[in-house]
This record gives sequence, structure tokens and C-alpha cells, in this order.
Amino acid sequence: MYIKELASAEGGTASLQGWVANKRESKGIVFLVLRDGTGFCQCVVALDQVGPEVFEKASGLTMESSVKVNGRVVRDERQVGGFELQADGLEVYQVAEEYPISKKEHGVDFLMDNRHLWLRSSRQWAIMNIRNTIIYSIHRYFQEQGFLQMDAPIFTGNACEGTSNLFETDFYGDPAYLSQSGQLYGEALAMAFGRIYTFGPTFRAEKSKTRRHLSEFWMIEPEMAFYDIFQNMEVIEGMLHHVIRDVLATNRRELELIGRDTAILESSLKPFPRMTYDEAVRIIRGEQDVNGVNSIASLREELTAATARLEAVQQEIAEREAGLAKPGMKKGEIAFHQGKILQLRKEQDDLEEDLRNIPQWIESAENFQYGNDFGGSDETVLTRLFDVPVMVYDWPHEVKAFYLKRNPDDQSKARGVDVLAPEGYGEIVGGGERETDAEKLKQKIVEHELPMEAFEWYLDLRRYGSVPHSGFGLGLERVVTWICKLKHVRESIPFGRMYGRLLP
RNA sequence: UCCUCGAUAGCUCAGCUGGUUAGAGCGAGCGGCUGUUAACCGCUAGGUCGUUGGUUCGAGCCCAACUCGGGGAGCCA
Repeated sequence: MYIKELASAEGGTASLQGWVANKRESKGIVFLVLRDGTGFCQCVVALDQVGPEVFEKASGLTMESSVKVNGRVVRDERQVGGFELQADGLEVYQVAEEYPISKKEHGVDFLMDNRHLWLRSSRQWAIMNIRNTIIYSIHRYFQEQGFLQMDAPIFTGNACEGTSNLFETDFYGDPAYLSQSGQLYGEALAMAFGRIYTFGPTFRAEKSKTRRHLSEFWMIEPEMAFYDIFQNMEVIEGMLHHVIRDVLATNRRELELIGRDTAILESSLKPFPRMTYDEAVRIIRGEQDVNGVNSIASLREELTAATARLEAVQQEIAEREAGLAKPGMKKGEIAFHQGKILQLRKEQDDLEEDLRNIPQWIESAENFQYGNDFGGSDETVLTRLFDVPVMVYDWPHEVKAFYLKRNPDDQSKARGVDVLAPEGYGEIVGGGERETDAEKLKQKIVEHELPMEAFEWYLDLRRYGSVPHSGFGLGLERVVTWICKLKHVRESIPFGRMYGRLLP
């Protein structure tokens, strides 16, 4: 039986197999928190119930020891899953060696070195369950509408958008690259099957060390024949609504466990604001307000607030340290204050980071040059003003990919669309309507100095029955990161690959 | 590639303007306690202060280079 199914055995008996996630012990009673992958359940081993032999075994268990526990299923509202198991039998598979991950806090580097074990912790369990819901939800959304899931190759001979950030490998003596996008293949598939989506790994050899970059990540790339950019936006919004609704419906417990405030997720079920690049620029520069809020003014307010908070935090740290310096404090009290100080120092670090960042955001927002692509700070400045993802379309064609169609009414704009997640998460989707004219494409390929011969097959798509079509790419990990409100993408994927991280 | 912050016990951190035997909590081991939720209380063990070189009577602390890591810029999903 699995922990998830305990409700069906209430009042009866159950046999659980799993790992010891936590243990607390008193004379005559041992509390084992068992973890089996489907959930967590406290098992109570009482000396007078099981006898000295079994009790001795329970008492000798270490963290992450593997066991089988038989017992009575009792409802107990104090427990996470709502049930506990009152043991009458215990079988030990293995008494684990000293487990490196303790119940206290750890640093990122240590945890990443132990990622294979870190995944067992409740927070990671919750995140991975949400990731699973998101993946399943995306498949369901497209499958139910009749899209075909198709796979683009991972080895590619040509670069989709330039070669600078590609991983090069050896393909029987010829250079080959790991795919940085399946999009061009997606377009070929859409011309064959109408509406398709790819769902696969993508590789970017960017030496970026930021909280939103991975070298290997999973991308969903739908491509639809006969769709224009506005229909494309409908699909993006529909898909994200579907995903958010599914996560809210199936992962309430997990969201609570990781402390995710669901208010913004609920409000993201509203229609997403759609604005042109021009309008977004006016908002970033503070020339246009959003619901009465001005970007620059609100940044200034935040800067003031952060400065005041930092002073308060520093003062509290000083006070608590002074208190600790005095003799005669009880051990528990000392531990309490030390814990507080640790928390405050973390907050201090975060505030200091804000104080470094915000002035830069203000500067870059005030001096934003019309015609440029948005940087990370510009996205933050814009999305802070919304509680839903924002869709920005019609970008200056110079900053966007060669395959995007121009706005027929304004040739300076390309029909690309970026979806920017709120709360500072930035770009989660990039897409647009594709150029249909072979000659215009050729011209762009020349301008971008791309090897024409590698794109001949792509140009064929415009020679034989060219049609309007659109699509987009969704970064799975960025969506997981936003929905779970994680500080870093590395927690959104089982084994993240990024600059400086290849093991485990 | 650039900017910025950091590296002290198994883990998370403290260590004042350079000063003699480097501290705490957690974890581990032992003991105590029938209901705990990061349980609690007592005791014990545990350190070549990232590496190399320099300054100094004296370096965990100052300087330089390197290595590794955090955050950011660029680039992007």
C-alpha cells in the first residue's frame, strides 16, 4: 500500500514500504516519519504494542533507513497526510549509513553536490510533483485539441539562430550541434500535420550564471498552420490557464508545503494583458502608468522601503547579539536567538542585493533606448506592475529572429510575442508568426550571415504551399520556477545542467 | 568575457582596529525523558581556517595570484 491511499484503509490495517525521513524518540516510544514517494506518514512504534525485539529495531533506525511497517491506520488531523500508522510489525531492509543531509539548513553548493539525495526531501518532492502535473497538463491540453506530439532531432547540422551558444559534438567526423530549438523542424511538421507540438530537451552553451539559466532544459514548441499571431496568443494563454488550473486543482498540498501564496496563480486565470512593444517601452520609461502605478515612482518607493528595512534588520541583529553576549541564557533560548540571527542575516543579504539592483533598474528604465531588446531588469520593471503574465508583441525586427513575419501595417516591426511572468520571473515564452515569403527569408538569412545551404530545406516549406503559421517555445523549467515561486531554476529540474555543474 | 560578494568542524555560521589554548548551533556517539512535529535536557568526540606566495616580531584576519562557489551584466526559454 502507498501512503497516498491510506484514507481507504482508515480503521483497518496497512503495510507501508519506504524510507525513514525523520525519527523522534522517547522512552518506550519511537516516531518514524516514513516517506514512500507518494507522501509522508508518521508511524508510531510503542514498546508495549510491539515488544522489546521490534522496538529495539525501530530505535536503532537511522535517517533514510529502508523499512516495511505494518500497523493500524488511524486518522490524526495533526499529521501532514491526515493519518498515522500505529505499528505492530517492522521489517528492516537496511539501516542506512550516516545521512549527509540533516534537518537543518544547507548551502546551495552542498545541496547540489548531493542532488541525488536532496530530491528525497519534502520540498523537492513537492516541486517535482508540481513539475509532473505541469508536464501532464501540457500534454493533455494539446492532445485534447488534436495536436500531434512530434519529436525534433537533437543532433542538428545547422544553427537556428546563430552558432555562438551551441554545444558542438562529433557526428561521424563532422561537426554537429545539440539542438537549441526544434522550431524549424516544428514548422516542417506543421506543414505536414497541421498542428503539432514538440516536447524535448534543448541545449544552450551560454556561460550564464544567473537564477534563470540552464545549459540543458525542456522546451515545449507548438507550431500551428493557418494561425496568425493573435490566434497564437490565444493558444499560449489557453495553455497556461490550463496548466495553472490543473496545478491548483491537484497540488494544493504541495503548494502549501513550499509556502507558495496561490493568490497570484488564481489571478493569472484572468486574460493576459496584450501590449505592443511601443506600449511596453512607455510603461518601462514611466511615461505611461498601469492602474495608476508608475514604474519609476514605485521603484523609488521600494528603494526607500528596503533601506528602512535594512536598518531595522541590522539593529535587530545587533540587539540579539548583545543579548547573547550576556551570560545566563538558557540553551534553548540561545538556539532560538541564533536561529533568528541567521534568518535576519539572510534577509540582510537579500536587502543588500535589492539595494544594489534597484538603482540599476531605475537607471536602465529611465534610459531605455527605443529599439533595444528588453534586458532582465527591463522585464522586471515591467512585470512588477502586473499580477498576471504579460504578452508583448510587435518588436523591432532587428532584435528578433530571422524567421519572424513583419507586421504588414508597419514593416519596422516583427510579429514576435514574448510572455513575461509576473513577480520578476521574466520571459517564459517566446514565439510569433513566421515569415511566409521565401525571398524575404533569404534576405534575412544573408543579413544574419547564416549559411544559406543549411536552410534550403527550410526554404522549401515556403516553395511548396506556403501558408500563414505561428508557434512558440515554452521553457518548462521557467514555468515550474514561476508557479512554485522558486529562487532559482536549478530546483525546478531533477538534475540541472548549468555552467560549472555536470555532476551528479 | 566583465562586474560584485564569498570560501573557518560532516552541515549552517560567528570570530572586533592583526596578538598567545579558533567558538556556537545542528548532525554523530553515549546517557535521560510515553505523544513528539526541525522534539527536548546532559556529556563526549570532531579544525593543516580553499591553494600558493608575500607583508609582519606575530596572519583565520592585511596584500597578490590562482581554484571553486553565490549573485548580476551580456545572451536567452
